[in-house]
Amino acid sequence: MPRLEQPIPRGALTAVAIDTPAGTFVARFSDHGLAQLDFPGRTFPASARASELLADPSLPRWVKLTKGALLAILAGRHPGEFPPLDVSSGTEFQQRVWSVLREIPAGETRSYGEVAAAIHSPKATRAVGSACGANPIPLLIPCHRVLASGGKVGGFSGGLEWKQRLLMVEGVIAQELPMRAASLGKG
DNA sequence: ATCGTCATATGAA
DNA sequence: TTCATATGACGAT
Repeated sequence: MPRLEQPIPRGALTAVAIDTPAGTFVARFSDHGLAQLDFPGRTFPASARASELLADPSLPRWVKLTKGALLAILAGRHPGEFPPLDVSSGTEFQQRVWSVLREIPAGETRSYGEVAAAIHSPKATRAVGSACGANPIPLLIPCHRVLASGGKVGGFSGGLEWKQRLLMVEGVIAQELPMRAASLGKG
């Protein structure tokens, strides 16, 4: 299949700050939907302004949906309606991986190997890890539900604390940084 | 249990 | 082509 070497050029994104009990996230929207979500504590853009919000009538709704989904996921509740997700920045392979991630329900996990098998590239486990790391919309695209084999937590671009926190909220792991075993059923 | 090493897919430079 | 990865399997300790 054709290899997509360069991301598809897109117009400028509109950044919007979203406050949650876990901190202020920054969501960036394209014409097609939510394109990027940044964890709190990153460089805060000066572009989250009301005038931009008013520029596109679909934005306020997307922001509301994004915030609602975010708050629900952080609280371990079932998220309601998602905004449209614009994953056009990813290569075809990455988008296949991300679409698999979106089908993992809260409270469940997959291994990198299982995700690789799901996209019919059973040997691409390592590439799946890279694709997870390239996920532009964490939380809504639940890359945190992909663990290494044997219940090991594995890595996380946004910081392992976040991965752990999310897995705890979803009842997958119990407490502190096991860093390796998710100590579930077999104690 | 922990570590080192090798195998392998994908993507960026 | 070379290098870097959020892996996985295996063997040595």
